[in-house]
Amino acid sequence: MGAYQESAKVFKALCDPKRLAILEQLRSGEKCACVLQEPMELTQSGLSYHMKILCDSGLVESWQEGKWTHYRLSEAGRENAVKLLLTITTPDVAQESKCFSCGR
Amino acid sequence: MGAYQESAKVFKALCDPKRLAILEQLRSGEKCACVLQEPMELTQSGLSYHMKILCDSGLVESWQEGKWTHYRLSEAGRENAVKLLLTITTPDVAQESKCFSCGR
DNA sequence: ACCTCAAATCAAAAAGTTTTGATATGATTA
DNA sequence: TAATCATATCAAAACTTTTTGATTTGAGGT
Repeated sequence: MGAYQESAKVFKALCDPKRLAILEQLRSGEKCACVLQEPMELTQSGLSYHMKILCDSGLVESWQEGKWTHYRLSEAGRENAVKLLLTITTPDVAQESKCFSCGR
Repeated sequence: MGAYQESAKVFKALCDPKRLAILEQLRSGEKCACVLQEPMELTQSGLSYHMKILCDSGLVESWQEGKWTHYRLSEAGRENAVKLLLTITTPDVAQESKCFSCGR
């Protein structure tokens, strides 16, 4: 089940309402942490926790500028996520097989 | 935060290793519950729990035939999920804005 | 009608995730 | 170098999800 853990990581990033709200903010452009935190019901350490998950998923990238951390949506991360989503949800005609219980 | 709950539902379906393993089985074609259960470390009620989540997400559809329930990947569900994923992870040029903390 | 089988539901326990507040780290400023 | 600011890390509490075993429902078969 190990390989699925890795795929699950990308989607785990997407299944928390607060992380979705953070992504929504990043859609309008790069933001630094303090700005992301402000409009949300989130403490500083709470934001940091969620940003780590988003960055680890590859969907968000960050860079440092002095003491600020800036975050933005990653194009590569998005493409990877879409590819993964299509892979795991599209029938694989090559290895089609009958249900051997009911024969369909 | 309510609207995000609904989006989160699709991705929640994808962030459990057992559900990913179930989807993997469905890629090779429609299956009935008893067949899905067999190769996995999953009790009957455990499978039922996960199938409900997958069906509720729209990624999987089911139909009854006598006492068997059959499951298969849903094309509409996949398309909806990809669309949603793209929406939430693609920058929205129309409402671009500067980070008012650092001016970028 | 009764029996059997497949799947769904339920409640409690177990496991996992998120939040919180406190403390640590690392960069800048005085 | 000490003071301050932004962010990260940590451990414990709060909350959520998953697993488990028992029971229920609903469709056939006898």
